[in-house]
Amino acid sequence: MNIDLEIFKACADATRLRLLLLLSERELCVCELVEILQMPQGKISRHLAILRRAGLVADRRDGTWINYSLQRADAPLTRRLRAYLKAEGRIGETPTADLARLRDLADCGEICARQERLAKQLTRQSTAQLATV
Amino acid sequence: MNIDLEIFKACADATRLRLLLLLSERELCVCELVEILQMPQGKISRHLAILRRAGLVADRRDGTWINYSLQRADAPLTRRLRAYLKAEGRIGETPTADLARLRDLADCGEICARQERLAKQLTRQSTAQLATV
DNA sequence: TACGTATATACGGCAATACGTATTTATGTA
DNA sequence: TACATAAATACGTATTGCCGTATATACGTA
Repeated sequence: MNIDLEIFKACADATRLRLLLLLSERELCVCELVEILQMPQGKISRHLAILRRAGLVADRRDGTWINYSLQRADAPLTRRLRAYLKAEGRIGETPTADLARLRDLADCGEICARQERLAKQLTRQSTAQLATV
Repeated sequence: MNIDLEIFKACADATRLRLLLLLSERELCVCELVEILQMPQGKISRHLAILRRAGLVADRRDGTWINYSLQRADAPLTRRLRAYLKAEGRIGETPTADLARLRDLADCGEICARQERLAKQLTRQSTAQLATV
């Protein structure tokens, strides 16, 4: 199948467009996307796999977490898609609400898994530092 | 449904991408597209209807013929799509073959309905002119 | 009005896809 | 090792979408 066709197919779904927009903001792990979109984890993972196979997103493991981000330096159409996401992708009701949720998540350490993780890492680091002192 | 989602869905099909590419070259009537893509007329019309509902193409009636062309001055995503078609859309085996067929059609008056029609129009005009002389 | 040509659309079958649910896999920690 | 968390995947079902075929519609012409 044509590579561009696969990209268009990957974009032809409401959930996947929402995922792409969120990832155009910054790298996010699966559980954060689950939290923002309020959807079952399996569903999110399935859609992320489709985006990954189309070359639109990349995954990076960090312990038990897997972080997803927009794939860089790829097909011309992928670059055009990124430009669209940045420029007009956030226009509309759903994108606005999703981005608001993303910001709420960042502001609320108790709900945000990423914050918890960062906090843990920092605790570990300071513990280690204390031990070396 | 989101307008952008409808556009992506419209592009998520091999036949419709081929139609869009051909129409990015110039205005074409249904029977010319049928001739180039070698597909049943009903199938072509169905796909054109989907593209039209998504706001990607416009139709213009000219007698019994209906000419399709890329829709102008529309949603931002539509403009980006047009830029893509012009820039990278014609890369690849299928697009190249389709454009070649389009050119063959233009060169061969006996096969090309458009040529026949234009010929008829010219004949009528000259007949009318002769009558007025 | 009758007929021919060009195009659009309705209908049923079939394949692709999305979904909910449950399970499996991978990693970190006690 | 046992357990907990995060993520991926398998399975059956429901929905969507494409297709071939046939038919309907619109227009031009005799």
